[in-house]
Amino acid sequence: MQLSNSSQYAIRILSYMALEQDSKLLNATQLAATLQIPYKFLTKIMTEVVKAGLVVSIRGREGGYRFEKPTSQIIVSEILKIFNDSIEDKQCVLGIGFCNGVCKCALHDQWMKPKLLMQKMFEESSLADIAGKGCKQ
Amino acid sequence: MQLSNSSQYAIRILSYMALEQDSKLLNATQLAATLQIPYKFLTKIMTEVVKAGLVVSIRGREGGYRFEKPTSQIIVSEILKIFNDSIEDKQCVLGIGFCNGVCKCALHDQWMKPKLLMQKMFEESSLADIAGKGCKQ
DNA sequence: CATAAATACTACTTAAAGGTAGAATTAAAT
DNA sequence: ATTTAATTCTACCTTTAAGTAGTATTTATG
Repeated sequence: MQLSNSSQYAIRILSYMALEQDSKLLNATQLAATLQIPYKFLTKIMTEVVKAGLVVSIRGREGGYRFEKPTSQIIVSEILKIFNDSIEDKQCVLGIGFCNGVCKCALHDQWMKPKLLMQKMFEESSLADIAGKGCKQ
Repeated sequence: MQLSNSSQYAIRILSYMALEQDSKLLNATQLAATLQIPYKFLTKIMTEVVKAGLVVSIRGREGGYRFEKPTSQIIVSEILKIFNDSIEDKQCVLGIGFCNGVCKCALHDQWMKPKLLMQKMFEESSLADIAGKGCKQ
């Protein structure tokens, strides 16, 4: 499954933003302090999120980040894709054991069942779905 | 979940050994060739597996590796522990969101269910269980 | 004993992820 | 216009996993 730190941080940041935001801008300094993420690393992550079009950034004084489309339309798996944490791969636990293109490794079925559940979770959860479910940061 | 290459290789090696072995020794050269694992890396991994007591090694000419206890008594999770791929952690997808010691992160329940299935799989599968289920290498 | 074939040990190299630093750019406010 | 507070860009540093190299040690066999 292999979620990178960047992906995890991005999910935290965006789900927090989805919870807080009333179309007001949230800036990197506040986000970093609130979420306990190193400021410089957060800005690096957010720059990629902006490039991917999930949020827009307003530069300059009084700037920050904001969603432009409803958070119900932002799916968690889109966030993972930004950081190449691809979820769709069919690879199995041992990464081997292909017979005629079909994995037959020893643990295949038992491994793939929970893995597919995780994939489903990421592909069917929007930011709106998950915002507010956790602790207030 | 984070299975390291070493863990994956170790599972492959040991499940292959469980399948092949009639109390005969299997040596690193053969194993590396058969399983397509770099020889030097395989010996490094096997040295740790030996230290952990899962197999015994016979040094010198005609040496090799061999199980001493039945493969039904070697559990997959023991292999993972050798390489610090701990499976028991209660950590959730976002690695945060503890309220009174209980994780309440946004994706907690949906994440933990498949994760627990994977943990169960590793803790309840022995080498005997999985040997022979995959393709012949 | 000498040799050959095996594992074990120590140290190094490489590649990728995680994270940091500093300067450049932007734009509101005064 | 200047200042200030924000994002963005480029480049670097650090840590860890993955893999390699070479030598030492062990032991059956002739």
